[in-house]
Amino acid sequence: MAAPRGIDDTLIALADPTRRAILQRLSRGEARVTELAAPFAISLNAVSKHIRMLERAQLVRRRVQGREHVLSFNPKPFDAAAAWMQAQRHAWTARLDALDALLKEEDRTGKS
Amino acid sequence: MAAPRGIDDTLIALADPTRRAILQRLSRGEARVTELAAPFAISLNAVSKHIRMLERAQLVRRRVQGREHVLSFNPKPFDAAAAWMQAQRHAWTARLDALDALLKEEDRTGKS
DNA sequence: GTTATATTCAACCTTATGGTTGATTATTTC
DNA sequence: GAAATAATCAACCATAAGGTTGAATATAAC
Repeated sequence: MAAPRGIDDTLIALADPTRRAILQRLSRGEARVTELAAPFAISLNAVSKHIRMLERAQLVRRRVQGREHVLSFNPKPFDAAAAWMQAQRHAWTARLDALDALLKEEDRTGKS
Repeated sequence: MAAPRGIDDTLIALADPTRRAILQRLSRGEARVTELAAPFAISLNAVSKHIRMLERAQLVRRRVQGREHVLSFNPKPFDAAAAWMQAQRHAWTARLDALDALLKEEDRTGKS
């Protein structure tokens, strides 16, 4: 139930459409920085910074090959965040349902 | 598969331990601002700001009752974000597994 | 060896976060 | 009505995000 270590970085990394698109691309296989930047209207430098944030969250790994940097997707932190959210969703929904039932019961039995 | 509208705000709101703790508290039932602020070492004003961000993400609803503001948890955006992550997790993991299999197959058949 | 390519570094700008303190507003309570 | 309480507003500060342009670095290609 405790939030996974590093979930702040993971969620911040995912909270940006450019970075989500980069991950989407990387889920189809490795890519170099220039390839990743191609679809976007922003500068290469901006993409480079996004990649650095994804690396900080360990969602992306870098392999330097000569002058090229090859990026790949690491799903571990993503899975951990997804699992935490799923668990939380169940726990919180259960509590809200219980509260709901309690209120309805009090209403039925005429308690104030 | 498309990311739900407002997911940026949802994930940003969730990417802070104080705000996660506030939601945790609210999952146990409504509370006023002062009550929510009590467990934290930060100022009431800081908590007020966190609540505003949770409201912006529509994770929290406010009901003004005289001088008291009663906050409640709205699970909808949370559920939407959790569902998106779950779907993405499956899609991306499937792709990575397929890539893996492909690489192994190429290796087995001796292709370069 | 000179030129082109891939990428980062450095500096800068604007806006947002997360926090503070002090003042203001609105409501209770006495 | 005066005093206490609940909460926001306003101004400020430091740091980070997201973007830019221009310079530096390292490798590849000719």
